[in-house]
Amino acid sequence: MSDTPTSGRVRRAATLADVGREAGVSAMAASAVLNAPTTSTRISGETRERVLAAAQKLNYRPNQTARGLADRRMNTLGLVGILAGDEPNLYFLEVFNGISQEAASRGQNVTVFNVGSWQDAYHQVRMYCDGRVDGLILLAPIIDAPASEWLPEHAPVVAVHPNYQVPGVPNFRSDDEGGAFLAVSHLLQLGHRRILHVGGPEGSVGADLRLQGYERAFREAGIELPPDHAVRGAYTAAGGSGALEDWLQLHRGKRLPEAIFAASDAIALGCIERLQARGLRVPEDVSIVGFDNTLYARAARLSTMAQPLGKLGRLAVQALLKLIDARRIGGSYTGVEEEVLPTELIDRSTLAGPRRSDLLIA
Amino acid sequence: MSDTPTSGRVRRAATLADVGREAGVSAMAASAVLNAPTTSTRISGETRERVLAAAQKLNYRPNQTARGLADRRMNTLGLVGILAGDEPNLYFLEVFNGISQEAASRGQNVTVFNVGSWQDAYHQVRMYCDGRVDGLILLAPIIDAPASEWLPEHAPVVAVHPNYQVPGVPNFRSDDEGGAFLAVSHLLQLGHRRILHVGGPEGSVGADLRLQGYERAFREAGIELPPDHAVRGAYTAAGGSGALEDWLQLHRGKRLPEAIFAASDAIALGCIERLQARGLRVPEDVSIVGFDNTLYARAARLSTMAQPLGKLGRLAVQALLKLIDARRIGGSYTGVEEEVLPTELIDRSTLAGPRRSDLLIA
DNA sequence: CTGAAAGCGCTAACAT
DNA sequence: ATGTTAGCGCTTTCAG
Repeated sequence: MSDTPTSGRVRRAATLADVGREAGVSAMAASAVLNAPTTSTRISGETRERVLAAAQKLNYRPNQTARGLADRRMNTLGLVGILAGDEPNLYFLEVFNGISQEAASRGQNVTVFNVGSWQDAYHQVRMYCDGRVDGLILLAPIIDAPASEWLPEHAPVVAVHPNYQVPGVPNFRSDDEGGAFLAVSHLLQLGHRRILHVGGPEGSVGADLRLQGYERAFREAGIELPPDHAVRGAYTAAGGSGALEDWLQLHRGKRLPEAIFAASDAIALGCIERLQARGLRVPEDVSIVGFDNTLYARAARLSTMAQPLGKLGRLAVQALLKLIDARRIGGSYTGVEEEVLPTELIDRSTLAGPRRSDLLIA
Repeated sequence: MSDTPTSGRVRRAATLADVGREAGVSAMAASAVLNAPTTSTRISGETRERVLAAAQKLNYRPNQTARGLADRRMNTLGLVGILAGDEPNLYFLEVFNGISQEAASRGQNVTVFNVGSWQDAYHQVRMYCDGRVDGLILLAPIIDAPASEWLPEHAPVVAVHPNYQVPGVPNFRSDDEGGAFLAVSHLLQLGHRRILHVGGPEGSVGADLRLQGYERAFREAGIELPPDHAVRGAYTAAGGSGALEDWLQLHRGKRLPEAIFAASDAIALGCIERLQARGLRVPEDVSIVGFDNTLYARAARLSTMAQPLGKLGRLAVQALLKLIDARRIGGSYTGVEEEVLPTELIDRSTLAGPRRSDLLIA
């Protein structure tokens, strides 16, 4: 009571030893009562009372760091991803949401390692598995074969929407190709033919797959691909807006596409903004379908391919936890290599049939 | 090389002792070279080489948990908040984004403690400051006076948009009252008089302040408040939609409000969806202004009061770090008690003048 | 039922 | 310049 610092809220935390001393027992007796299930040796009711009282009085809180050191388990999962580049990333939010809820329900916490870019992530990732997390979830990583060398070998890793299937890293993704196929087939069915694909970045397999799905839809419908049918850019509104504008500039004077299949909701939003800036209406002049079904899509009343983002996160956590537990008992469990979830078209208000008359690009 | 487990990716991590053994020096010699800046004692070039080579060969990674135990610093910040209730929370995303970036730029990580509700958060929060984080950021906590009892006393805490000013917990928020005042003044200036406020939940000071700002705008304009001018609900689209519908049911047959001031973008979005479901147009029939300027607002082209969400996060990190550093050197620095940031009207496309003729509530 | 001892991996202080 | 010792707070044998 003698040293009450000015701030009033900063004091050394009580340790098990402190509690033991206060209760007149050993530190480990205290440990025993404060962790009933773990320790086999049982404590008498009387001692137990005293320890509990002491702990209460001293406001004892177990130190997870020490505990973690001792039993090599922090009950913390690491999430590596690009939280936000230029724009806050809704995709991240939704997967993270699933991850966080599943983790919480299993008594795990998640620490977020917000990498700047995947280019140099490996510098950072090797440092992350350093005992403070029990395993890693890679979120939409852009990695390649050499990754298996820099990924930590002493902690399990799983990936959501990885760019490359690293051996030994279970991965969870949705059916990009199939989703794109469905979306474009729907557009085709609506009567559209000049369908522009505003895609995701080069080097992203997800983006590649969506483009492939687009092309297969035409193929299977027996319809010829429109010339110069795809542009690619970042998975952002700015990326979509820029890519579309470039394409329009390039095709000035030609006929306006009747529909756009965007590789993400953010891209779709950028396209809508760009079209509206040019005085064009969606969907009267141009139909648009996005991908992801993030909050973006709901807010913009955007028709889009839904992928089960939260579920992907939950599955990743479940798989990672299995891996962690297996490792603890010395097993060599590797889990599934890959799981791909289906997508589904959510039709809101950016889909319509083609115009009677063609519009020219201004 | 004898024991290559099936999974191939799971092995015990090399320790400093291992590295030392490999290099033929003591563990702490190894420590010395692997942490150049910290240790004063310098190592000869020859030994240094050997240690480095050994570390490389063994793929050594420092164990942060052990390090943290030893010097009582984990370089990770804890973020406590409700990541998502029924709907993913864009407010959270944007503040988190700022927090994460600022933290990363200062070599800190952040672990997210996703509480279910603030009602029982205190059970969890007391466990969080357990050595694995150096301090806590409370995000939009609903707390009250007793909080100072359950908040950790041995780790600094700061809050963003707290519901209550806990002594010793610096807090960062935006000017809710002023922002609401500005928004409603603007509506008034546009000529609207029957302005409905669809507010945030009871028990949230932020929501209270926004209501107060609304009322002050009328007062200062010398205009009488419309009867039954406010409803309150959750800070979500569903909350806004429900609250508005209830109000409309209650006032069936009376004149439709000319404008709505929503306490958040999500609420505004819910209102828009509800109005459109009733065949009403925004802003031709009803003007709407939201609050927050999250991605929601951009996607929905919603006019809204912007608050500097990312900046609030960054400020919180800076303040928390100062507190942590001060505590380390035994200081009793408490920092600012409160900092409130200004808001700003972003006019997109949901604001117009009042209709010529009144509409009745169906 | 309870205490003593050792160790998790690292760092800091003190010897050499 | 390098090694030794001790200890961070907790857990887990192993004795008593």
